[in-house]
Amino acid sequence: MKKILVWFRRDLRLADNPALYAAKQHQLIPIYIHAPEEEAPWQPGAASRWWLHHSLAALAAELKKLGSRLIIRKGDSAAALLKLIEETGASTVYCNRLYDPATIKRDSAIKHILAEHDVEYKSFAASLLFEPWEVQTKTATPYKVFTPFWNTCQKLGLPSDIQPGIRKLPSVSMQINSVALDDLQLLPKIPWDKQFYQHWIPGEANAQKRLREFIKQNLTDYEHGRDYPAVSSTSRLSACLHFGEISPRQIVYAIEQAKHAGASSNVKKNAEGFLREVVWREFTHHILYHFPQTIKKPLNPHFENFPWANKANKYLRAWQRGQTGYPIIDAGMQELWASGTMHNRVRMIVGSLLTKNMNSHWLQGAKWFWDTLVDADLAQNTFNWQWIAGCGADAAPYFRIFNPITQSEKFDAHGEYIRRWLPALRHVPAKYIHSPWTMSTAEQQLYRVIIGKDYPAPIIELKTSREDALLRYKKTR
DNA sequence: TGAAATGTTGGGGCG
DNA sequence: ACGCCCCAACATTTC
Repeated sequence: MKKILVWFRRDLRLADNPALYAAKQHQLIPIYIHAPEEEAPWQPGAASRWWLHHSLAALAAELKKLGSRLIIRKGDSAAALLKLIEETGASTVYCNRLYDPATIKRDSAIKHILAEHDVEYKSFAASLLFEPWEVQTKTATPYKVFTPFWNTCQKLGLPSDIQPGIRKLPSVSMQINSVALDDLQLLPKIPWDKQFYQHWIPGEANAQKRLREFIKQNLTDYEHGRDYPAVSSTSRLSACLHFGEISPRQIVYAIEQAKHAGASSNVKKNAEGFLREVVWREFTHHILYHFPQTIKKPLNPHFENFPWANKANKYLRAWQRGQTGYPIIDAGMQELWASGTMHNRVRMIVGSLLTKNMNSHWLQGAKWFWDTLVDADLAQNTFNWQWIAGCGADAAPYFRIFNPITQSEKFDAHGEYIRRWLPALRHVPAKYIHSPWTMSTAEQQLYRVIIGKDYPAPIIELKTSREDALLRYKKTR
């Protein structure tokens, strides 16, 4: 019987966890090593750390239920592994693969170090449906356009085979020390996270519950409903996926089941639409794996010398704080700040305003999202910011500039989402909610919001900033 | 997973 | 009844 260290990273689940499953017949010791600096410059942001703390707590509790124990260490991963090997006499390390540039580099170094110490290192595929190198064009090159990537994935067949759950695990000797979770200092010192508890319950159990609820309540209206931030029929599983509380295979499995059970063409259509979004996630990992430089530079080389106003953009702070004077923008930024997420439709609107109208470098937006989103994921964040800025793979065409007023009227017609996140506007009727500065002084008094005092006037003019953006983009073509 | 400008059509008011 | 204008509504083109 081998003694195996099962090294948890971003696979914080017990079900359908290949590394854990492969080790379960042996003497296994579940470990987590906290070494955020190894992911620099994209080490987890503040909101992600909040999630990570609670997700680790949940994992530790689940392991305990099965008779095991999570050993937490901190500091250099290689050193921590070697020390654990020395302490426990383990001969093997199992883990599930990560695909971003910093961890690929670290893990391959660790693989060599362990080999030098005669320790077996084995990695498994757990967080994607397809390995990034597995999906290829006919000429064996990576895809850069989504639709053909999607077609190929469908031809390959989205995998939905999942491993059965585990009922019992071997106990872990109390001789092995573990750092206390609190000592990782993942939670904020200033209690800005109070509202987070109303919005999220990190951990595997709740990820599964969320998936069931989504399928039951939202799937049949997904294609239409996902565009409306007030009602939102999105799955809200992105953070769970990022931390591996749920596997994409489990999602495909559950969706296929629903498809067969439902059988109506409506369920089929919406199920396919949702799976398409899951495959978008695959696509962003595919792109990051094959083009790791995109964490710094646009994929599209034409943007090498794009005149971004990247130094001290005068609008950036107002954008971050949700004080641009455009309600749909400010509501989104407020939702982000208060809850650690933002509805997908609104992410596109705020991203368009920042990169196009405000001419901010996409990295400025990427950095802010990185620190504030609970679902911050390097592949997704990088891809999506380059997408909206028009400089990435299969990107939004340069002329696609969202008008925050029009978008607001279309997708939050009654202003329900806006009022939820901007209490200053809660008495403003639908007629003015998308552009409150158009109210007369009397109306501002009537609806109890004085523009310029209780809520800002727009800080940027849409028409001219749009025209300026078009000129800049036209030149770079 | 746009928006704005420009073009076309058709109904109604009106001389 | 007819032509003309206006303009909303829709369609197409352009960025």
